[in-house]
Amino acid sequence: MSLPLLENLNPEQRAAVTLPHESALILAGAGSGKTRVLTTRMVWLIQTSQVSPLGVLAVTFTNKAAKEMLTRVSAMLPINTRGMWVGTFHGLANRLLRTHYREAGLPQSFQILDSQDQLSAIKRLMKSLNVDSEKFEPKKVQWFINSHKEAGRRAHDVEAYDDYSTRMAELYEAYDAQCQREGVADFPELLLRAYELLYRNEPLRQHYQDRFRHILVDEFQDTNSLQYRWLKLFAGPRTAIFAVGDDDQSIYAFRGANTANMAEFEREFAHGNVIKLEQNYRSHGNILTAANTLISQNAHRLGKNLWTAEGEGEPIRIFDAYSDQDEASFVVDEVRALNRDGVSLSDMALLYRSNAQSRVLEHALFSAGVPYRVYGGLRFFERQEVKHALAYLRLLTNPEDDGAFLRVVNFPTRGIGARTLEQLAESAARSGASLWQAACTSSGKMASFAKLIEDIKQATHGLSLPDAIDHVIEASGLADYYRADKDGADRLENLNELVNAATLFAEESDEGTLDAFLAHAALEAGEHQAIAGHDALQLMTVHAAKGLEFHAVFITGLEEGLFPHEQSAHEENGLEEERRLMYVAITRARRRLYLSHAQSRMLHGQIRYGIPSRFLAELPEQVLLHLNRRAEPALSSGYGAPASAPAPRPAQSGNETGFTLGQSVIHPKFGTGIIIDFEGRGPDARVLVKFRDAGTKLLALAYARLSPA
DNA sequence: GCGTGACATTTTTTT
DNA sequence: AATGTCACGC
Repeated sequence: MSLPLLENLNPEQRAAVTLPHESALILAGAGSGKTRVLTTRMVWLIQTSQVSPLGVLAVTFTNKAAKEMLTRVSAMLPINTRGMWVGTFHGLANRLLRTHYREAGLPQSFQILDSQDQLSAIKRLMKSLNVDSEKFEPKKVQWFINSHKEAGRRAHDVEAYDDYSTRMAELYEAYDAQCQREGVADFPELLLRAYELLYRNEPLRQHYQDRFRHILVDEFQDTNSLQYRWLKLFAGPRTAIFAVGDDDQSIYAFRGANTANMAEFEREFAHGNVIKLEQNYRSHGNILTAANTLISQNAHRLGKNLWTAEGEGEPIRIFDAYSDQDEASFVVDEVRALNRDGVSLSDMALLYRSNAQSRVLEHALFSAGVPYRVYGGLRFFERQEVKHALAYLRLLTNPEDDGAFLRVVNFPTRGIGARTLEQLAESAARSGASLWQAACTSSGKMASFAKLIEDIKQATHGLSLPDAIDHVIEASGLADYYRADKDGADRLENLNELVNAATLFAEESDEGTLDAFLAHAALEAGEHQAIAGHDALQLMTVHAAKGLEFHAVFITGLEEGLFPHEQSAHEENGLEEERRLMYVAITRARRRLYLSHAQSRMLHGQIRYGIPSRFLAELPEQVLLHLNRRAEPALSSGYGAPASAPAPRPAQSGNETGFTLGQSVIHPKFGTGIIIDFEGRGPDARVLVKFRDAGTKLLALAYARLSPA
């Protein structure tokens, strides 16, 4: 069996690709050729006629990964990939529900709510039910609903144990009723609906189970409980599931990803049929040593150790900065030096834990004239002007959509205010009709709005998708509104871009319908920042860096409370997730890795003093190079640890409190503890102390009787 | 209906 | 610091 396809694969990769028709778990470490194995497996199955292209179901986590897979497959195989079921969980669920909308109990042109839309739907519902949004925060309600849906529970399945949860469950029920009435579905609803559809409809289930002989899952560690159950439902007795994942790279537990799925899958399906891909083709030895050492301190692992055939390479450079600005200028200098040595800017990444950290870095880069690109922030289809335009379109195709109605009824302003809308809502509720229906039988300004929409509907009938959208933008008054606005130029351009996006969509997809385009807009929010442009340094959060690789990587802000994030201390296994995050960050680097931390940092408008992240201490000293290991900072106060003291180091000096970070203290009431942070100055100075028994407390130094231990 | 100022809030992110 | 949310007054 010497297919050219299988050349250049290592033995483990080859074994994974050519596995017989049975379920298996592939533990694929960072940089071990995961995507390659997945796509080659798919091609191999088809090429050796073990399955037809339509008998394969391949699920990924992001649209990008799905696209990548299709591109690679069609590069290896001369087949039309269009009819193949390759996509994200949500994309495939959408496909299933569109095909069987009647059986699923949905209108043909049901609309998809993104998280924003969902939140405003919840707020609207709570308002109509007169629920106190102080007592029940809409965000929490959203979280409640989504996490139950993601666990496969409907409102009546929720076990309420007190008044609060009873009320939450009632809201969940009412929310679902509202969505049903309006013909809309939120993200988790897509999955749950699709799941219920197959669960209840045996012929349909049989059909799909017979059809899909092979299911391939990417990033399996990121699946939540519902997604796993979804896979199990699609898998018939003769279906093999090929799941690829890396438990060490699970960084989405905070949104429901369940790593336990991997162990469960091994038990339920793979039966010990596990292949580990541990050879790393990306990084030099020292970088892998650091990553391996760090991650080995996590208790809950399936176990895996990366190795490389490459040499040790360079040591990992540690920089100890006085301040965030000092850190930024260090990065600027190093980036320039590397660039001079021939490393292109786009092959370097500047990573941070949270988006707020980018500003100081951007400022320094900008001043120094280093081109950079920031990933993150608002995405194309999430921009307000685009959402407005989409809401008009939604209303055209689904008049029951009250959310869309409310979004545009008075934008641009047409003199329809809260009072008028209240009356409309009342009359709609009385007759059990949608706001749109009620508006059609109104008079005055509301009637002219109804007429406007009706006219647009007439005028766009028969137009191509981009022409229709263009018409909507003009006729709705959106274009005029932004033309009149002095800051509206960008927004106008984005509306133009929306028409372009529609043109592209109509060309690429097989069905250029408005419904399909709206689903596309909801499911694929678009690039974070479209301009691919010139050679530029890449700035992004560690989360956003997953799956990418760079010649040189800077990981900044390695301070306690920032990375690991302080929030993680309050979550179950939060620290382990942070450590995995750090692991992901380290393994992005091919050749050179910089780790930096700052002793002081501007955070939320205040200067905060931080101590170096524990993750730095968890790295093996022999692979590190301290660029500026200083003698202890000059301690003007005369307090603090002796100069030779190892960690915890006093991370700041002379802050007039008489205490240092990491110092042990005694409080008459709370007992012994350690100072972990300072806040404020002078008479307002406060310290954050982590007590051995009494938890963490913020104490005002002027009052607390704190003494050194 | 709309603009203004007070007020809180502040992880990570996809779909 | 920066941004969003909300109540209030015109």
